Amino acid sequence: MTKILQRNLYREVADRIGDLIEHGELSPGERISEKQLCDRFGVSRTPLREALKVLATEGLIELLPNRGARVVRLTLKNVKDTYDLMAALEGLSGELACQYISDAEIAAIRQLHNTMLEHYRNRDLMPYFQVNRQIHESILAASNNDVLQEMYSNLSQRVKRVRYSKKMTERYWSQAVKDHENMMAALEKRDSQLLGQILRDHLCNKIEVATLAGVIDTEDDKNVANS
Amino acid sequence: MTKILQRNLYREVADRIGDLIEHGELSPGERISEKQLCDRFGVSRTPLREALKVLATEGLIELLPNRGARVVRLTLKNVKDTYDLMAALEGLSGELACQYISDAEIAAIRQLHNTMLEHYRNRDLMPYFQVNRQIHESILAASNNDVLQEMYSNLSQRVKRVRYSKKMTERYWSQAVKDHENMMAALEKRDSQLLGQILRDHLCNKIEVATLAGVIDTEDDKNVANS
DNA sequence: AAAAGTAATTATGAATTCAATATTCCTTTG
DNA sequence: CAAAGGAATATTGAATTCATAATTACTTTT
Repeated sequence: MTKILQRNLYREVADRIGDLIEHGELSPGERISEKQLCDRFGVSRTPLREALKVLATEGLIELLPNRGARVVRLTLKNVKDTYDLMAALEGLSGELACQYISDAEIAAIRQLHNTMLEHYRNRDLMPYFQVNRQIHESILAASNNDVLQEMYSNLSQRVKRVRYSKKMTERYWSQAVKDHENMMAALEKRDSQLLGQILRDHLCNKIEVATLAGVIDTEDDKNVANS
Repeated sequence: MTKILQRNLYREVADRIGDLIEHGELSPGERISEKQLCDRFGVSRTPLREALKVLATEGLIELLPNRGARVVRLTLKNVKDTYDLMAALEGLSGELACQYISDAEIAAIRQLHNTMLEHYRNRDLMPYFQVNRQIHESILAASNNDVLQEMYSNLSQRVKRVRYSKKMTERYWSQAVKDHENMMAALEKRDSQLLGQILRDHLCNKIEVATLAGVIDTEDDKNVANS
């Protein structure tokens, strides 16, 4: 089964607007001008408006009837809600992975785990994050649940733009590594319940929420008209 | 055929197509003709096509480039994946609800619970299901997590059309009621972990999957062109 | 008659046009 | 001078039109 790869204009446009949002070129709460984006992408309003509708469904922007679209403002609560959800999904992915994962796949994850430990020992933050992500993605993939993966990916997309502000204190970092040690052990024992539990409680998300408390704009509206 | 003349035409159209799918007026795998639906709803292709894009994003239909749209065929695996996910989300809703729910809300759910027991004793299946659903919805609402509720509602939408075939054996039914007794107890103690666990393991979903094993079309394609 | 090729038809993808609603800017009035 | 009112402008919502790809129907050939 090969995935159908869709090369529709509206999808292309939606992805590129998504990128703009992710990289902050479109600010939270900022009104999105159709014409401006049409000029920028060199497309007509039809596919652009389709893209906006899709992005609204995906939760990245919101549409105000007769008043255009704007980038969703991420409140602290919003991000917290999303992370809570992602943690639950990771928990499920762990439970399922234990049921379906092959020895080879476990070995591959063990490999990644060891690499990650190496980065931790060297305090190489970025490589650490990268391998860390790969581990979580591998477990997610091993869950063998397409709907789960789709949903996780959507949630991940929504909060991607705040991930830039990720900071890591030594204390949290060492705890996260300990979590990962336990994860590996549970996975290699294929202890479904345990891995699920660990992943649900895994600090990663909560750290970020804590860190973000000061980062995210809460109430202030500059270019936002209330509805 | 009632002509639609409301604001946010695409949303209206999307909802109505959703209804058609839910009630089986558009069959799984059936190709969706734009013109036909345009005539039916009395709208032009622009809002209709926007609606299709939204429905595709919501997972109810799939778009084949240059070849139109068709209703997603629910495979057994697909439904199972979705239910696994919904169970995880219900678990989370239980955990969160314990943290945020008020005494009054608990009392209201206790009320519903008692009503449900009454329906169970009388073997009134439909009223039972209805109150049952209200209980789960109340807990979900008490979770105080908007993103969670949005996602749950989306998943629920996707599998709504197979719920018609719900059957209940006496054995499963009594077990489901026992689950609910435990749920109530955990909720009244505000035992977050326990309620979460119970809801994740709650039989309801698994029953349906088991029941559905014979109901859902698995492989047979009549009007479906492979890609 | 079956298969292959080609023209005719239909359906989809995208741009444009028309209609409505909102916004801006200017004038008027208290 | 501030607030209110009202054209003028800009923006969005939806229908229509144009372009292109897919499907069907019809030949032609073997």
